[in-house]
Amino acid sequence: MIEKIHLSILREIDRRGSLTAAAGSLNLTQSALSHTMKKLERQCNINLWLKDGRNIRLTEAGAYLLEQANRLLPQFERIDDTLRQFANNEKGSLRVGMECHPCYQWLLKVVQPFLAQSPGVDIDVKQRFQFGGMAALFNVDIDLLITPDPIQKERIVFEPVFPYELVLVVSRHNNLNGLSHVTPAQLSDQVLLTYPVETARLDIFQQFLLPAQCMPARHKTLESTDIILQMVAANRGVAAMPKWLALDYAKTLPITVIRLGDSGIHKHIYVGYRKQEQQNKHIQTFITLAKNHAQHPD
Amino acid sequence: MIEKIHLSILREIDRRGSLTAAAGSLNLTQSALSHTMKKLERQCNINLWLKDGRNIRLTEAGAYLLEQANRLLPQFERIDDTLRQFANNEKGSLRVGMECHPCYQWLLKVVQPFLAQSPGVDIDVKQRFQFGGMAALFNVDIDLLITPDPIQKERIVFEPVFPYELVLVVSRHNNLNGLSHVTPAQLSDQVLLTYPVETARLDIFQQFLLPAQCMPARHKTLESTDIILQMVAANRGVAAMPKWLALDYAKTLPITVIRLGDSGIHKHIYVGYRKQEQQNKHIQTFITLAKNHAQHPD
DNA sequence: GGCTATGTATGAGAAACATTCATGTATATA
DNA sequence: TATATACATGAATGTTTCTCATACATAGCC
Repeated sequence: MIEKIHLSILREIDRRGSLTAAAGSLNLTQSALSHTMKKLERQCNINLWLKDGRNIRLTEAGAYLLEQANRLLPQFERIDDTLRQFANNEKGSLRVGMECHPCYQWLLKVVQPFLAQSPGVDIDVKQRFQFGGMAALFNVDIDLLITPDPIQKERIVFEPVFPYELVLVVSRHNNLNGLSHVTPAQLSDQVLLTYPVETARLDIFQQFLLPAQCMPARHKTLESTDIILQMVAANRGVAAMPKWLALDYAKTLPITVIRLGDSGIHKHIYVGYRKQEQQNKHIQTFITLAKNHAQHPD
Repeated sequence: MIEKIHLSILREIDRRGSLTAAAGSLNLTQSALSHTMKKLERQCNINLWLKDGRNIRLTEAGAYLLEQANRLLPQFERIDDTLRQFANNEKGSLRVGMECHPCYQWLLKVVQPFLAQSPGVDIDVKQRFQFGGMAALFNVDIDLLITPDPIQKERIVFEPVFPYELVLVVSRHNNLNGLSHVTPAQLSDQVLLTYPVETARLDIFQQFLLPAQCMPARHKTLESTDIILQMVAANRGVAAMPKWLALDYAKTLPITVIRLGDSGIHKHIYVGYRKQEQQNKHIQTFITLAKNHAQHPD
């Protein structure tokens, strides 16, 4: 059976003009090449070349094989090259799952330096999961899960990368505006705007309203952060958002932030990945950049 | 560096679903595959798969390599196949040189059964040579030389394959018509038609006219056998041709043949090839068919 | 024509490599 | 919890490949 070495030898003979010269290029002896090719010739019952004086001249079969060598060997070289890129982490892709709506804004700020630092690595972002982010991570549909609510689970590692405070965002014209903090009861006559997910996954309910057995006057859901904050700005409701995000919007919208409760609700964004891939450099790069960004937000 | 075996192993793992199963198909042990691939991984500093439970799951690099395997391995199989065809003489080509104009008709009758017998073998016929047929044979521009005038030369073998008599072809209305043989002097008042080659290469001159110090009344050259014999039929001249060829044309043209001299000029068509290629089955097949045809002309 | 330089072929032994065996570790399954 | 299954790994083995030494053939040169 034809092996790569046979193709290499033939190509080198063609390039250098003789077995002896080819042996030099290949860091082998003339004898080695001769033996190797003779063995192939015996196996295939074929002549690849005939001695022509003291040189060799390819037979038809030999010429055919040389053609194939010139076609196939560059493909092998290409593969070696690409593999080197993989090894140097110059190539790959990272499928990032998001389970936290406002994190999207934050993600964009991490993705940018990541892409700049790893030009060969693509990032896919997924936000919809058939069975939730954890399942997606487990089933290798994603490589990274960004979530504020890590679930302790074997073979999955979560790392906190970004601490943030969940705050209430209100319009400058809202009656709560100016307070240093709010109590759950103070939301009873407010319209609460949230993303359209189960209340079980909304911290404002789980950690603030429900423990105090309070409820907002109304609960409306909206798909996008932009729209929610536009509505807040128009004093059509209040919303719970990461403080850094709200402050960002506050630069352009007439909104302010208020602490939730005495000491505030403090959370982290976590990045989760399969324990198995602890060595994965893209993942580690991502996490490093994420933590970096947390310390030097722009 | 990536070798064929790595691609084979990856493909088999993909097909069979596990290292162990793949080892079975490849007639190796699970251990062998594991070692082989681990070595590659070390060399390239890359992971091709990760253990996922008790099975393995390809990494991105592994998946990439599998893709390449599915692309390249069939090409190797194709090469093995083609090489087998070369070995079985089901593939190849034979470049035939012709130094003898009338032989062309004869060649066609040998080529036909050859092509039928060796469907994978192509025949190229060359009739013009920069430095003559022998040089072409020597320089490997052709593999076979068909000539009535072999030249003894080292490393070239000539075999007679077809005996024939050179005869004079005349019109039924020619004054020589009906003679049992002609003398050189009898051509002195005839127009001689020949192919346009040096007289040194024309047997009618070399072996018949010149030894008797005779010349025809006129000497005209024409490119093709057909035209020469048409001219002869129209009694515009006479020509020297192989008897078998002339008789063939005599079926449809008003021409007859006359022996040249008392005992006639007897020649052979020879097939020459490089001694080196004595083992070449296409050449031997060709010669066998040629001799065969000589004994059973149709 | 003989001589030398150059190139390929080949047998025997040495070196390198791949393979197996035995065993370890991890995981799924009953 | 026990058992079966799958991959990993170290040591020993077996096979292949390589080198060395040498033979053989040819080209080029005096």
